[in-house]
Amino acid sequence: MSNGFELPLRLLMAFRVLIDALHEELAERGHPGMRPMHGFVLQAVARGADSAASLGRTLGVSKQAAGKTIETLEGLGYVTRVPDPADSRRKTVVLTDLGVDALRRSAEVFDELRTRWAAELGAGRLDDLEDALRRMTPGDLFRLDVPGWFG
Amino acid sequence: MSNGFELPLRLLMAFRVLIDALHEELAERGHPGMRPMHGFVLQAVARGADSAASLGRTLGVSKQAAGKTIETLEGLGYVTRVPDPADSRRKTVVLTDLGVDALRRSAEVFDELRTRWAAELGAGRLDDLEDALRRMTPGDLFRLDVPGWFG
DNA sequence: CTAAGATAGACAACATCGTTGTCCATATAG
DNA sequence: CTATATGGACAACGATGTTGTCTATCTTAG
Repeated sequence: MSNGFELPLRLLMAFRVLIDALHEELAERGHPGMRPMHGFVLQAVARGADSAASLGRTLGVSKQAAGKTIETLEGLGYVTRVPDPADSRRKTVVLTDLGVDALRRSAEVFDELRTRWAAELGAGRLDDLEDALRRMTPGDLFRLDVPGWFG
Repeated sequence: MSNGFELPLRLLMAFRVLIDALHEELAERGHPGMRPMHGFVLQAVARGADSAASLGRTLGVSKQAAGKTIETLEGLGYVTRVPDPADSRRKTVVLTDLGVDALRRSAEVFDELRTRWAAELGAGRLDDLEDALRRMTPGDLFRLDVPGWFG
């Protein structure tokens, strides 16, 4: 393997390792049906992307795709849609109690996983790793068109 | 944002940053049609996963899915399939000159990108980052069912 | 105030890529 | 030789993305 090829591969694998561990734990803590994407979407909604159109913009997908995702999450009971009194075109996406719980649990598990990594690597080396990644990635974007982007 | 949530997000973003830069460069060096997945598949083929079934096993997808991917890459001119004289069930997947060139260019660009990262972070810190990732990820597996896995 | 344009959301048609199930030809093991 | 395992192809299906179109509603320019 060429030297440069390993870096992206390891980044992807590390991401998968964390996300797989997350969902294994989430399944045992009351959220067996959650997919990797769902957590990201709930995060986006909680951070203000509370309509199909704005969610689409935040995630970098079409509003139709965002709408379908919301529908799925609604079916799973993680969000509901309520009419916006200030703009009757809009339906505001709101996290349900279950949705809030999913986010809380996810944060919980992510913190545990990070602690596990800190124990394995040493806290300083983990901080260095995060610093390095922070330096090499854009500030706040989080595009979520992963399926389409990759394939 | 909770502390632990940032790590997986940065890992994913870093991966995207590298892969997007790769394909921007590849497009300018004679491979405008390549998708992120293609490079991984060509790598797998070059490393010995030279049939639909074995490619499927290597990538962690069904042999049918692997077969479709091979068909796509064949259509793009990156691989051909030749009958295996030793086993008339098999069709060996072989990289074309174009496929070999794509791999060579990819390695080239990845090395350049890694050099860029080393310049930005310092060579030592980049080595540390790779060491840390190597420590936290499994040895050699590389599952490629990203679209289905994520969504 | 009204007319023009922008925006939100729904619906439909389609593409891509994964899945499972089935089938046939061919290898391999008992 | 026969039973089982394997490689590859074909078909049907599901999930998720896309674009295009449509209506309703908001916003802005004149």
